[in-house]
Amino acid sequence: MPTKAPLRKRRKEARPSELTAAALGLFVEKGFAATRLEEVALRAGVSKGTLYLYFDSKEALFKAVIQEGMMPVVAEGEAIAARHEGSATDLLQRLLENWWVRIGETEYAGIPKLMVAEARNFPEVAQFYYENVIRRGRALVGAALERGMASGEFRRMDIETTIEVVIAPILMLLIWRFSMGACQSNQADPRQYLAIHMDLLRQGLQGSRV
Amino acid sequence: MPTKAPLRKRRKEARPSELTAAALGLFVEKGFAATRLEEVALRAGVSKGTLYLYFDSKEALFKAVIQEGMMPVVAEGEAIAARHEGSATDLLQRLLENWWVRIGETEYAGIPKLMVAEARNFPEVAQFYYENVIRRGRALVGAALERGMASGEFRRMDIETTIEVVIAPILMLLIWRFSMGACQSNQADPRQYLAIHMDLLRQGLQGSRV
DNA sequence: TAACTTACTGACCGGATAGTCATTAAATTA
DNA sequence: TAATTTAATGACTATCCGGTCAGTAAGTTA
Repeated sequence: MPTKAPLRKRRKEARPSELTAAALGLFVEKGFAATRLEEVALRAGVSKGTLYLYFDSKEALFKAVIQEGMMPVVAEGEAIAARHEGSATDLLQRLLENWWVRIGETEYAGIPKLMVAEARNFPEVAQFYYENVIRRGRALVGAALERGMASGEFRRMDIETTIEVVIAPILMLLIWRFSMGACQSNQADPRQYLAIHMDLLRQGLQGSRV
Repeated sequence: MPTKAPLRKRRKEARPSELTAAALGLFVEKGFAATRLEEVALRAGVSKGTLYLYFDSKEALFKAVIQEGMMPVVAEGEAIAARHEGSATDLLQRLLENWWVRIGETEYAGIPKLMVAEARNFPEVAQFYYENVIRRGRALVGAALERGMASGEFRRMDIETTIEVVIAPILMLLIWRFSMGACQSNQADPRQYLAIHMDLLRQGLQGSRV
């Protein structure tokens, strides 16, 4: 007959990523404040005490989740921009596609809404996210816009502000899905949403000489 | 000499709105979950017990705040649309202007972020907000877009999806201000942001025949 | 296989807070 | 002004959860 005793394994290497994975899921489901560390530990198959062996505090765990999930994707976007040679519109399209495939269609999709929801109550984490994700993401879009304006492909507009207008619909799509999304029966198709956004942008940004 | 005894006044009529006003401020500052009812009561100049004379629960107070703050503005937008006679672009511009003056520049500006942050943990309130604010707001924009497409002023696009792309930057502007906004030293100027958004939209939506 | 190291456990502590209720006193009525 | 009604109070309860730490046992070394 099977023993009920919960056999205790020592797996020092695997624990941290198992814990951040469990935390990601719960943070996205319930938010940071509403997630109990006991539940994170349970989902990762360890006790709460073990969690504290690997992370100093709940906030440190949060930071680790952000770091592990988002920063590699930003770096990838930077690589795409660095080796791109086509039009600025194409570059914007590629960056968007990468974002969508690496974030929008994965379990990390919930992080933007998580950050928006918790930023005020955890300013240190917000600052970290801003410096390492948002700032760099905005810089990517800004560089693409500047390239397009320099070549005449786009008309001249204020760069900083245009960056925000370009990014906003993409962020809102994810924020929406993880907040009010449950209220709507028929969710809009993300692919169509992104296509329309790019289409509006293409015509909206278009330089007059084209 | 002045007595320190906190004189107790009976003001049955004034209490509810004073309490919702205090709650609005605190909810926007700290979020729903992180706001203590004791503090709401203190700010309204009463005790916590008094708060429970007027609202059954913390959630009921939340709902009252939403109802009092947002629904009148939606109704006003509906009135604007009903009596509008100019172009569809003009109508969009007017709706945007009304939203900005009645929400964006007031203390209610924090509500969209508040709803996004709390929707998942308070589905009943989220549902209420969706039915009474979002649904009606979207319908307004949808009607303006349809009018423009019917007249040839706008090219034909999927209405539901376009609504979202049109609204997203406006919501993000407020959501940003009340979340990550503190991380950025130089906030973008909202008026310029809205102007660029409308400008991109005007050219992006433009029908080919114009 | 005995001694040792350390990953892991879970009972526990302290502080916080939503909601309750017996009591107090302001206003009203007789 | 005495009796009555009810707005307002604040101490209290029950619960929840982040973080701690003394103890346990898995794995390693000699």
